Amino acid sequence: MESRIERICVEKGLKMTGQRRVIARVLSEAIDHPDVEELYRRAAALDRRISIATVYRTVRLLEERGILERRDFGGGRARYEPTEHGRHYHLIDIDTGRVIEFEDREQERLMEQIAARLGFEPVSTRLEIYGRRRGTRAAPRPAAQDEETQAAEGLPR
Amino acid sequence: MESRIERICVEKGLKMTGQRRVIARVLSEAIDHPDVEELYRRAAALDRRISIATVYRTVRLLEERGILERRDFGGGRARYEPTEHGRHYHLIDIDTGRVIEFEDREQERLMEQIAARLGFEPVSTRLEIYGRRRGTRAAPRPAAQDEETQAAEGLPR
DNA sequence: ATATGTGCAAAATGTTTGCTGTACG
DNA sequence: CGTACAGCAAACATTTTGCACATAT
Repeated sequence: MESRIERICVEKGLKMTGQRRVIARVLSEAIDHPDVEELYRRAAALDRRISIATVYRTVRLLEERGILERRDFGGGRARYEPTEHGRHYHLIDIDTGRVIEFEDREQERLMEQIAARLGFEPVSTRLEIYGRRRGTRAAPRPAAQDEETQAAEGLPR
Repeated sequence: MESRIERICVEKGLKMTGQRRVIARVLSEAIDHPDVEELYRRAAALDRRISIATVYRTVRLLEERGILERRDFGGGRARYEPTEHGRHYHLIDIDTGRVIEFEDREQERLMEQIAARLGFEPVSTRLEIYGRRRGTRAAPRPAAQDEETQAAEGLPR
């Protein structure tokens, strides 16, 4: 069956190989913000004949085509999510690495206004709040290695 | 003479070596958002006895102490600027890599409100608008290599 | 059929670290 | 003086790439 991202790829005239189909499916089903390593892990679980180089090449291609957006929440690895034209932003819990998404029309309006004032046309925007859960003492981070990948699971979208 | 950042370091009880003094001075005088490589170049121009490892160690230390903030505007390298407690945000010209700073009390207020609504205390925030100068055709990027470093010079602060 | 994509392993980046000698407080 | 820092080069982590082969259109 054709995944949402695969459909978009086809519409944009991309050549769909088996590997790309699998990666597109993984991306379509992701509710978090996986990094390339994680995408590779999920894709390889569905089809072993996928190399990490292909994942890198594919996300780069899809980003160039505007299908994906690259995010960087710190931690050295790029993370990806499907482009959504109703924009949403991120709040990152600095103690756990958990990422919470939110929307805000007001922010969006303000950003457009600011860009216009400076003579620019906004193409994409980033708004991130790094914060601590209310009433939490400044705490040592719990996990470490894949804290950001793992912590972002099962979040409301 | 003691640079602004050096003074802050001393206040925070950091041991000031010759190298740190030079790096602090370079940072104090920077009006752009240099990456580590660029900081190293500027520091080495003042005093040859500085290694890039020291620059990395120093910016990391200063970031941990809240004296510097790390930014990532894409392009794979971390960039640094002195922490300013009156927050400011960035608009990045996607055609040239130029970075324009701006402030907006309204945005700040909104972000605090949103964090509060989600039960969080904001610790730091990022707001970036990637945009294109009005009336510019989607253009191929001009330079390439150090476009971001070089383009950010001479901007209003 | 042909242009494009893929795997693999090697290279290129950007950043961190172990070790030994040096210098600040 | 002792502890923390600096230089160097090697180690690391992530991402990109050259080349020969495979595959979609």
